[in-house]
Order: sequence, then C-alpha cells, then structure tokens
Amino acid sequence: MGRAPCCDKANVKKGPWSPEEDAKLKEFIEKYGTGGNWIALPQKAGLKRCGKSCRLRWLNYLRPNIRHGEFSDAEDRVICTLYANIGSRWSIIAAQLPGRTDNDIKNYWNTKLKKKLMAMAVTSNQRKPPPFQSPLQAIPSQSPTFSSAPPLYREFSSYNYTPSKSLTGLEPLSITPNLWNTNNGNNSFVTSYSVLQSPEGLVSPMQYYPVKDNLLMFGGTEASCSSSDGSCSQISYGKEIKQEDMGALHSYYLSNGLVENQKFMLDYGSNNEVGDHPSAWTDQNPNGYFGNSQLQYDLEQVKQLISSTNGCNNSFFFSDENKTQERPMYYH
DNA sequence: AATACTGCCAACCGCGCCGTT
DNA sequence: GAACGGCGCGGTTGGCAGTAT
Repeated sequence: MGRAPCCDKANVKKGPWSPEEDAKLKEFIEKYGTGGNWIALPQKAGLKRCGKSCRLRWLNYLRPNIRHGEFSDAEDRVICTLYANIGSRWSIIAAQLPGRTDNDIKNYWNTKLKKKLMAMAVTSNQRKPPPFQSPLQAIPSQSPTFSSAPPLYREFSSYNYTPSKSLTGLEPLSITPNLWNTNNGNNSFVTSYSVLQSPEGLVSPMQYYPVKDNLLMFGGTEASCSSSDGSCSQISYGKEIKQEDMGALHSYYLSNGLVENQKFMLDYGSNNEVGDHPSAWTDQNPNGYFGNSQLQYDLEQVKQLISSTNGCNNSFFFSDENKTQERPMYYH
C-alpha cells in the first residue's frame, strides 16, 4: 500500500517563497508556535503550502539565529572532521554548528568544501605533507612494523589488496586515519581511523575514501550508497577489532608519524544510536560481523571530537576568497 | 551582445523512523 | 501487531546569477 500524500498536492503552492508568505509563516509561528503539527499549520496560518514546505522554510530560513553565508575555517574543520567520521549525516553535523542548517552544510560540502579538500589533497601530494597539517594523509610508503602484526591489518591491508571487480582505478584504503589530528588545547590529540574494506575483500559499496594516484579522493564515483535512506558512513562491512589490535595500529601510525599521541578512537561509522537502522546494514552484510562493538561511535565521541577542534593550530585550511556572502533570497 | 556553461542554493521528493490508535 | 499520521533526514532538482566564449 502506498503512502498517502502529506497534503493535497493540487491545492498547494510550490516553488520559491514570497516575502508575504514568509511574513505570514513567521508571524504565525512566533505567535502560536508550530503546535507540534506541521501538516495543519499552513491552513491555520492562511498559507497555501504543504506542511513540509512550511517546516523546511522555517527551519532553513526563517527561524531565529540562522546564519547564512561564509563558513569560517573552524566550521570547515568541524564539517570535515565529522564528515570523515560519520559521513553525510548532515543533521548531526549541523547540530554541532549553531545557526547552520543541515541544508546549508550539505550544499556547502557538495559545492565547495569537497572540491577544496580535493584540491588540497593534490597540493599535499605534490610536497610531502608535514605531520599534523593535512587531513588527508598519504598512504605510508613503508610497511608497518608491528611487534605482533595485528590480524586486522594482515587481513585488510590494501597494500596487497586486489579488488575483485573493476574499480575504475579507484582503490580502497583498508585502514586509514580519517581525519587530521586535532589539538584540543591540552596537548592531547584526537585521531580516528576507519576500516574501509569488507571482510569478504569486496570494496564497500558505501562511502570510502578511494585512492587514485596516491591521492585520497573525496566523494568519488565509487562512493555510492546503497543504504535505503542514503545515509552513508565509511563502514558498510564491519569486523570486530580488538582493543589490542587497535593499540598496535595506533603504534603503527604513531611510528609513521601519522598520529601524534594519546587518544586512539576507532570509528565504526554507522550502526549507532543516533538514528541509523541496523537492519538495513544487516541485509547488506550477510556474512560479516557487524556492530555491537564496544567501540561504536556515539554522540559523546563526536562532541569530544568537536571540542577537540577548538584551538586547533593546524594551518591546513586557508581562507577561501570565493566564500559566499550572505544575501537574502526572494523570488516573485 | 548573445549564447553556453558553471556554480550555487532554496526547495522538493521519497522514504525511514517513531509515536499513536 | 498492524495501520496510520507526522516528522525528520538525505539526495536530487530547478532555476537564478555569474562567468566564459
């Protein structure tokens, strides 16, 4: 049975909002609130709009303290950090940036930030990146030297990995620090890692950071998402990773100058308590272990991550002279 | 000056989740 | 437990504006 439409499509106005409609909606909500019912709101407010449209207009444009326009470098860092950890969970990312909407961040990422990072990845590949400056670390050229090689690394190493299907030149990273190290001001650095390859040796159909010509690529064509709601994270196929293995991995990255110190966090991506739905993952992963790890990502870690970016003194991001200026947008 | 191309972003759409009945 | 209704999310689209040819 199909879902009933949320409103009478024939009798609702679509398209850009006029200043008059904005005023009506704003006035009504400021006076009466939403009443917890967006569907009924437009009629009460005298608007020929779908409730969802009203909600969107309010949340993305009319509600107080909305900020449009230029994103600061700090905001860039937060967005990149979180994107690297949790993927395109724009609402969660937006929650960490007061005044920003998920839509704004999504647009900003898709149109500017992603390109900016890719350009920087190219730049950082041309000259050997000093530690703690680039969020996109190059694959270390030498083999890891674990005292006891972690099974995870052996099994998932991308160095000897041969994809079982064509990847159009894009190769997955198996394990990589997925964000630059951030200094939280207390001289403790936070680095997280992602496992980016399935236990079956298949490339994750989810988002991962492919490598092409030794460059980490953001948003490559292989970064398609097969989850039903499109919410991707780095890890589609999980594998249990023991604490001691993580320790070894951390030591490895430490010895290769890829992480600074003290805190090591493994990002299991999705399958967490912030709105994902494990059943969808399970369907896609009949063989692999998934979730239920004590190392699952949770919101507290994100918060910690965010706070750790404050006072970050790395100079990876530069000013973007093309940043957009705030401008009201009305149509008629 | 006209046209084509590109970037940008507000708005739409479909779907999953969740609370209620 | 099933059906329903509403909310929220993320992906996509449409169209304006700016730039290039």
